[in-house]
Amino acid sequence: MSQHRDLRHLRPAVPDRPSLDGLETKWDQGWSAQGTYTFRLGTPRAEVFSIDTPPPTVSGSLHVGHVFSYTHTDIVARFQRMSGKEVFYPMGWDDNGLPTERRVQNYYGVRCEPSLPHDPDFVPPLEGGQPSAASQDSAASQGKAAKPAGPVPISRRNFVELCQRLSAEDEKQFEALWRHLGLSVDWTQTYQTIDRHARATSQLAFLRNLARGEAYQQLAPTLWDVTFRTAVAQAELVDRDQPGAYHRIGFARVDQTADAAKPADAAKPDPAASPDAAGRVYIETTRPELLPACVALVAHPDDQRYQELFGTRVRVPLFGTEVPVVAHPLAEPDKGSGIAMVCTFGDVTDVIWWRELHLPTRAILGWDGRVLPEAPMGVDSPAGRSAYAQIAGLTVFSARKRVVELLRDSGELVGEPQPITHPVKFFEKGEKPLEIIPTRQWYLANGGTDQALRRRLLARGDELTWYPDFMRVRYQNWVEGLNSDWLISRQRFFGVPFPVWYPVDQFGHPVHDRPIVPAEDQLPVDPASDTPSGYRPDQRGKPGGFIGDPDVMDTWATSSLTPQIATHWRDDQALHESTFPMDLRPQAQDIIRTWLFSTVVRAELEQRSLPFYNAAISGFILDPDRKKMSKSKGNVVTPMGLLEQHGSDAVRYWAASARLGTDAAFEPGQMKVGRRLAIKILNASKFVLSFLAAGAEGAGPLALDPARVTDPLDRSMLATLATVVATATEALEAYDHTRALEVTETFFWTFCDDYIELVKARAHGEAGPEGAACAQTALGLALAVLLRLFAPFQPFATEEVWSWWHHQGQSIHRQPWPTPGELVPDQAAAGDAGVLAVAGGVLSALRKAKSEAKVSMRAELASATVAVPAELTAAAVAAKADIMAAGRTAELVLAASGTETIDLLSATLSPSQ
RNA sequence: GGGCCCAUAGCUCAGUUGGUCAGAGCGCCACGUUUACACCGUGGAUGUCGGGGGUUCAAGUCCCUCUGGGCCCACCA
Repeated sequence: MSQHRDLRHLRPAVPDRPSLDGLETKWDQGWSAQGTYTFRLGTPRAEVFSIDTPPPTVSGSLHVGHVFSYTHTDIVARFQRMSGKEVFYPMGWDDNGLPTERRVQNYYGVRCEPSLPHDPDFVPPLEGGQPSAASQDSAASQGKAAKPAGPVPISRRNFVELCQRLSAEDEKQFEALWRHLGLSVDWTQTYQTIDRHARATSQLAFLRNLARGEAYQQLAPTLWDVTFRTAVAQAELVDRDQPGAYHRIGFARVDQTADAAKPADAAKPDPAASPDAAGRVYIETTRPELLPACVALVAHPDDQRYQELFGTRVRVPLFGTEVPVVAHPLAEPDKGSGIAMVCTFGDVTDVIWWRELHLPTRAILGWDGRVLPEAPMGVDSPAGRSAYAQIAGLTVFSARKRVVELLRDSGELVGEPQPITHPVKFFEKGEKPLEIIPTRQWYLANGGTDQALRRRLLARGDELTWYPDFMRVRYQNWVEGLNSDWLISRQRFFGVPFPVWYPVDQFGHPVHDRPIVPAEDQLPVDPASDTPSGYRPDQRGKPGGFIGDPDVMDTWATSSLTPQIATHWRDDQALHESTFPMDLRPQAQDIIRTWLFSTVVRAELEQRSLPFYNAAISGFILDPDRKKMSKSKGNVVTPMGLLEQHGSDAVRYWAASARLGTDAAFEPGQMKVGRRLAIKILNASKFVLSFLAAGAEGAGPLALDPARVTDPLDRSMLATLATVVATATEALEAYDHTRALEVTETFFWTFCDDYIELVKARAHGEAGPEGAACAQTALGLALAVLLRLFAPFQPFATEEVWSWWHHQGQSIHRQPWPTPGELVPDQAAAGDAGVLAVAGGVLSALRKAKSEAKVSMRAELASATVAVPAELTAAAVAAKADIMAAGRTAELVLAASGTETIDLLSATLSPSQ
């Protein structure tokens, strides 16, 4: 060590032409090497700030919206770190679930066929979606996959291997982007939602839920996506407007008594009335193909038209089923004919009627969305069975067409179908309307059925601090609107399996109500390949043996545990206790109902606490048409391309200019401004450091003494900056990064345009050594503070400058956050904050004189008279020498005026001009 | 049907509890070879603060209403 006492030769020189180029790579490597952002294990909870980073879905590509919102979080992280907190800032990758499966199918040209055996030498037919895919852009390659021979069926294990292989590739690219953007993530704290630790955590939480009765199985009507052949949860529903048609169909009354029937039968059908004189009822339906699944007709109990019919039976056209006419308040008298057909199941209302009116089940759709081969109970007549045979095996679409033809032939269709557009429920990732199919599924209590739990969850929503606060309402609305528990099982492949087996009875059937669970220390398990204790592998599927639960968990069932996963609730008690509940959950507004809510549910059930104290909700990015920028549309700009084009600090500046919860326009103009700011920081710093190199050799940025600053203008500048520090700090503490940036930036431009110009001559020594030392110290103090104020926003430019200055190699991002006291140690002797403003105003007046005379700013003025508000003249006089030097004015008269503005009264150019 | 957010200069946006609040930046115009910076600097112009009511001594700022955007929720046969 001692042989390097003179470190000057190691000191990075201030470059002649500072540049932003290459700073991202340089400092990413520097920070990695120094472990600048590595979390120090063992820090007490009170000194930690922990962040529940959203794990991005690696199967998609990152877009500008991600860059936007992750920057917001990084600003918080950097501010907290500099404020003395040890920041726990992990990064997860959401590689679990359907999006990855779908991407793998397209990328490699395969599909999962669970019945196939594993092929250890399998080579996928495609790579990147096409054998010759030129584009690296995953979004572009999606959607036009594997035309040639169709996807190749492969085993579940092969499929999962491909999922993991592709995810790993994506994760590398994502990490590269985040590093380039300058996220101060601790890259030693990463996880994947499909990795061993996340699976074990998911399974452990589930087993605890099961033991406490919060998780349960139920055979029930389930919202079902026929394309993906899986159940979906309420939170994953979206309504989409679809074309459809009302079909008016007549139901004849079943003869009950001979005397009542006779005259009625004589009456002619009258489709205009319902019921008509013969007691025929006309319903309108958009789903005629569900006629064989009809179990009742329902009308409002107060509907006078149907009073006579309640309790009677009618016959379903074509299929001959006899169904009752029943009353229920959900039926709407003014909708259609006021009477509806109840099917098992056409929509969610059918489920309510079915449940509350104790109607029978007549399911006709299978998991693939096709009409089941066997007619349901009740379709017993030869004619009915014959009609059914004509639609068995058809898709819903084809069956509808066929039924309409049959109805038309039989004369039971009244008029022609009336086309309409109506909202239909879809799985948010699906392409076909959802069906409702009775299946056995796992549910988790979420307050949908348990009112006491719902109240607790609402209380947690109140307890949580929201930025901005109005986002709380979205949570409340969602929780208040829940009408069922959370369906967490999915009939998919790439996910966390349920850690459950079932005994197989003597007839070969699984006994679902006696699940076999593993011990907690065995997790994670895969019941499809692992054998429960007490059984032998060869007993799988055999009578008297066991069988694994075939399903995997909903991806939200894992990502709802990100706080528990990231803080290692399961396997590192010390880390968990020093980071949980976490301080911050940053996320997008559209997943409050899913991710945020489900995370609150899991922590409430497991820890009886909030999972995090603060939620910061970022808005969307809007494209120039004011529409949400989505992958399908706005993705012509890739995030990495943006960062390379403008520079990361510039893009961060744009992101930082938008407040939390507010949608922001994609605006390259703002990025150019941000780039200009970063360059300005480099250049202004170069100027300031040119004095300190000579005058304060060896002194670091924090070694300057404000007590040495005596000049009124200098003191005024420092006092003004002190208020900026106070304001920026307060704003950042309140998650208002926009305001912090704004006040800092505004001051910085004044600092550059006015202060630096005013003191330039003096700093060069033109007013003597004392004045020079004073100005130089003030410049240095201001720069040391400004750099730190900018550091969370512009981590690269500020770090670069810091390295020129502070040659011990300490990162600016571990420096203490600036305080007003560094600039104004003694409040009583604080400078007059007005001097800088007035001096700047007078200087502007002199510049205006030159601008109007169309001469260079360097031109000399022989004399000038400037009117200054009387109460400010003293302040102006205090800076008069600096003003004259900066304005190159030989004779300056400061005239006290009664006005409130600073005005140029007269100016005379020097004769030599 | 219910709820939330938004509407301020050509563009993107600030305007905290009603009283220098009519602002900033970009863009635009003019000028300037200025040793921190031409990825620059200096100066300048720009608005019935969506419409209409109301409260008040005073309203972008509070209340009502209308219009136009965006988003979320809902049991739309």
